[in-house]
Amino acid sequence: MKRNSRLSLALHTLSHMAVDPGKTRTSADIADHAGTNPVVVRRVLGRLREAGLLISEKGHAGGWRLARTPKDITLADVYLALDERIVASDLKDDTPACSVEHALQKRVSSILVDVELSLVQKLGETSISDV
Amino acid sequence: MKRNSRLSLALHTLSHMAVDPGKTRTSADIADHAGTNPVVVRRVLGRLREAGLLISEKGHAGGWRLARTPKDITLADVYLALDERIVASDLKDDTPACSVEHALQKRVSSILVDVELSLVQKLGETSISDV
DNA sequence: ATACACGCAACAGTAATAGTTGCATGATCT
DNA sequence: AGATCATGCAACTATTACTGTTGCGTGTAT
Repeated sequence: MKRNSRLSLALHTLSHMAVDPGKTRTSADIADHAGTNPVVVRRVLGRLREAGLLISEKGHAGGWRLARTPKDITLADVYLALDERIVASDLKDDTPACSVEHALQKRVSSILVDVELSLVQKLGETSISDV
Repeated sequence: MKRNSRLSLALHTLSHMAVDPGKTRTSADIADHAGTNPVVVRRVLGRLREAGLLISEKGHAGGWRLARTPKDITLADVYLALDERIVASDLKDDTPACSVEHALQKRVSSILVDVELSLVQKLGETSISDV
């Protein structure tokens, strides 16, 4: 699997769940289908559970299923749940020793924040049922 | 130094050059000032040179200086020169085995491309002389 | 009681980047 | 010409983040 592919894995899983909601899937099944490891699946889906998008159940007939109807889960929900800021500011918490530098960094940061917001807004316009 | 801080280093250096263009600086000086290594500086600034933003000269009075007036170097120029796609699509070249997944991935990719374009456009509105 | 599935912690493998060293090349100054 | 200074480049190490893996504990249904 590629690097930082949590979003891929999440979308992959959710898109299938959206087709047949209510069905419960095990980490092992999902991992097989996604070509990865059950533990990795739990790590990623665990974040989605914390965000209230998924429900996981232990025990015999346990596994994963959607916590809401597919129509009410947007791409923004997924993106934010994974806490990946694709538009990541490396320079956010710099201590800008020089004032000249400070000004530019602040300008860039502000642009990045804007772009991030617009990204989330656009992602919010699509739900995982839009297939 | 932090990870993937090429943009930081580039902005740092350029912002100082913008204040006093024409002045030639050595990698060693720049590295001292930025708290890093001369070779790292050459690696990063080398990209800016390839993009036509900087000029480097060997020899006794050699070093680095701007290739154009600061007003004509935008943040977008720097960003593109470094070939960093902050809005990086991990899933761009996926082979989506499943059609359901394919649809979602395409949707996300298209949004990311849009956002990337808008980022570059916004960066293009500020030059390194805007301090 | 047993089987099954998640939760969690610890560790190994991998990839990208920063940092470092050494040497070659080219330009300037004496 | 020779010494000096600065970049160019290649190879190596160190660090960091992430994925992949193993083992064990916990909870639930049969």
